[in-house]
Amino acid sequence: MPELPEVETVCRGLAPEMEGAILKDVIIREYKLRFPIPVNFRSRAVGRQITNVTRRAKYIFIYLDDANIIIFHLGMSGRMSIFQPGSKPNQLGPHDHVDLQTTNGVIIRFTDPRKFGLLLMVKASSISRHRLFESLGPEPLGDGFSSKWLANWIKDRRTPIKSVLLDQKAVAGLGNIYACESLFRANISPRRLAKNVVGVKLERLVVSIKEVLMEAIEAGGSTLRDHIGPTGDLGYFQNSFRVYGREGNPCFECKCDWELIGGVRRIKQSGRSSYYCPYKQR
DNA sequence: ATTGGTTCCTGCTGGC
DNA sequence: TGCCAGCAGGAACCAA
Repeated sequence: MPELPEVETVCRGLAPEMEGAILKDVIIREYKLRFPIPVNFRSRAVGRQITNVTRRAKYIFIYLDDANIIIFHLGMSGRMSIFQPGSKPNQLGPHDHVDLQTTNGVIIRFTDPRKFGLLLMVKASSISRHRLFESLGPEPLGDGFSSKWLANWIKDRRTPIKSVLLDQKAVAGLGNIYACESLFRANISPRRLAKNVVGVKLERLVVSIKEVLMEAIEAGGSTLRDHIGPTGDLGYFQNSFRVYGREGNPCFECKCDWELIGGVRRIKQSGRSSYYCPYKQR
């Protein structure tokens, strides 16, 4: 599930439950996630007050009152669930790896079948030097991500533009779905070499990325497979996909000749599926 | 220095 | 109906 809009939705769900709360306990049932969780994680977290919950790229940052940050990444299959005091948590599943319990009686549960997710604790002051964050690109919804920035980044790059959009150093938080959807809106083929995306096309791409992400956040993210948000709400942006997962279906926008074009096409680029309309996107 | 391929793990799906 | 290969929203790592 989780690209930027989904992680943003998760953060917005977690913030009202967590901000100001004190961690009463941390239960870790699986220490082997993408990186091993240090054995002293629990003792460092318990008793700390949470000051705020924010997002950076696809990471969830939970700030503590001792200037440390608990960081979650949901990987491909990670989920957060909130259990209110008095409500019975679901029967423990095999992939319910971590519980954060607050003194208010709220339980925040991290579940991740594929274990591609991660849980870290990092000093706030050393974030900018941490290897996971030091070369992270600008937030796509911030002023730092502009046509000027992207133009400079892709200048001379001979890789397909689609690959650039998935590169977290170029722009932080896009994933496969929103990269495909952004290129569709901007009428750019995912196969076009990055250095050849210039001028109006480049401007339109930057705008499209910002628009598609904002609309997706507005919709509460996308719900694929069985994913639900932390509050149990379903995102519904998947209903707005124009190309993602629509191989062989007609393009919604262009009047291309069905016999010749055959609708939305799927290709493999560096191991990932790209969906596009070969008539509209050049 | 870029760039593309592989890998971690489990679950679901589509084709036979 | 059942089995299993292939594929999945991420990203670090490695080799060329």
